[in-house]
Amino acid sequence: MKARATETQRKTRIQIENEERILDAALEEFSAHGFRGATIDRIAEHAGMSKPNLLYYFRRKQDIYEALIARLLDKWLEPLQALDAVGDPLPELQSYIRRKLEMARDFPRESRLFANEILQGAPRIKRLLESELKPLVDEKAEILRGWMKAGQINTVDPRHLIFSIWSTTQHYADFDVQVQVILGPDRGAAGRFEDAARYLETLFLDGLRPKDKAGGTPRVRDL
Amino acid sequence: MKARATETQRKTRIQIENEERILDAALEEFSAHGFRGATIDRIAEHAGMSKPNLLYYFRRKQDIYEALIARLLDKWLEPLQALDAVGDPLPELQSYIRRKLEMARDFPRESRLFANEILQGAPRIKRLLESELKPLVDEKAEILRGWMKAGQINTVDPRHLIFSIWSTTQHYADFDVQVQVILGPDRGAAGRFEDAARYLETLFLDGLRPKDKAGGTPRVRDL
DNA sequence: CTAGAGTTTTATCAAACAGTCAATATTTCG
DNA sequence: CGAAATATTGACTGTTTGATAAAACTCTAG
Repeated sequence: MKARATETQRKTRIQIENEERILDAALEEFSAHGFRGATIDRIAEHAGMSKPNLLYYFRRKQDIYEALIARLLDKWLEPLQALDAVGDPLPELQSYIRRKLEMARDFPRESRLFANEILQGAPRIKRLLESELKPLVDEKAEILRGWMKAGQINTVDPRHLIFSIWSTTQHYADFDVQVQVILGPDRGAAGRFEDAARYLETLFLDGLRPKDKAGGTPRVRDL
Repeated sequence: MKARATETQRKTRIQIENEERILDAALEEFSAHGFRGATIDRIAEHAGMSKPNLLYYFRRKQDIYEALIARLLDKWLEPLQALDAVGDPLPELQSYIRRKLEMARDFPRESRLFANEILQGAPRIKRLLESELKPLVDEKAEILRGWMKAGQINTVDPRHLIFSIWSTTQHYADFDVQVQVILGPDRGAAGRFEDAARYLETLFLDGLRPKDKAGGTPRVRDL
């Protein structure tokens, strides 16, 4: 019988192995070229199997992509899920930033996969963003608002705060080539991420205005 | 005679018009799908001309892409170019952030074009990054270091500071779909950018740690 | 007006591409 | 074992894609 996901069918050892290999190869290709830029041929080659054999497990290109997204989204949102109302605000936020940065370091392909998709208008996962991402962000934004009202962190738009954490951390995965060009070869990947962690801690905690200087520069008017 | 860029040939009115239309259409397609995902057919259709006619002006797909990049890079780096050692540090930085945010608002396609290219490993512009972007960043990082030594801004790695300005501002162009899903339809694009500007000002100037609270939370250990 | 430069179109090509099919090989399990 | 279920392959189809050639058309300078 053909491998069908509709019926509650037990998966073969070979099925499990091959789907794993396919999804890993697909992650490689989709994250590097986007949905349209990636080809089934290259995914099959990278997975070490013939194209028809790959299509035996996933009937269409889009099926591979959707399986990938479904498998990775939860993992990707885990750090935000873990943001806890009970903990102390600043350590809790720092912990979130640190986790996101670790994700960028350890799973750059996943980061680029999502970046590619969003960048290209999220045509295939927009619904997922509305049904999964939006409620989660709303929930966590509420926690942040609580902390702001209690005066435990500065009062800002919590959703923009989340955006800035996403963008600054994922930048090190998504724009890695550019980061490397600018930072040069000295200090390996590990060093770069340590430096990034140190910098982001300062930025998010204290910003750039020096603490000591009293007669500081005057505030500039709004946009 | 054929349109050739090698000789210093005066351009026809038609040439100027058509190249303009092609580059605009190409910006649309390349920024939305990346180099491999975009097709000459769609660019030609979007530019309102036949594919062979388009290929009369640009012989190969890559030529269109390179012409686009060349035309846009300077404009894209303009805000950083404008960062001036003479001005007061904090207003100068705020001005830079504001300009970058305005670019993200007014030229989102350009932002996405570069994002797509870097995301996919910058295979076509890596050299350009090394020869143009790197020296510029080095120069401006030196200015930032000067301000830090003078105690006019907090001491951080200036290159990571620049990364964070790039990522937070360009996020509003590159991840626009996601931003819209999370912020919802209320408040138009203009409102979103006002909010972003306000938030980023707070973040970069003061960070999240509240000023008044004395017995603040303890610092969390490094990564 | 007209010759030649410049522009556009029609027709075409080979390669790359997503996806199908029937035949063959392999694994699983009673 | 041996039959059914599962897995793999080669050959193939129709389409899309980047690119070319040559003929036909249009514009412009003299």
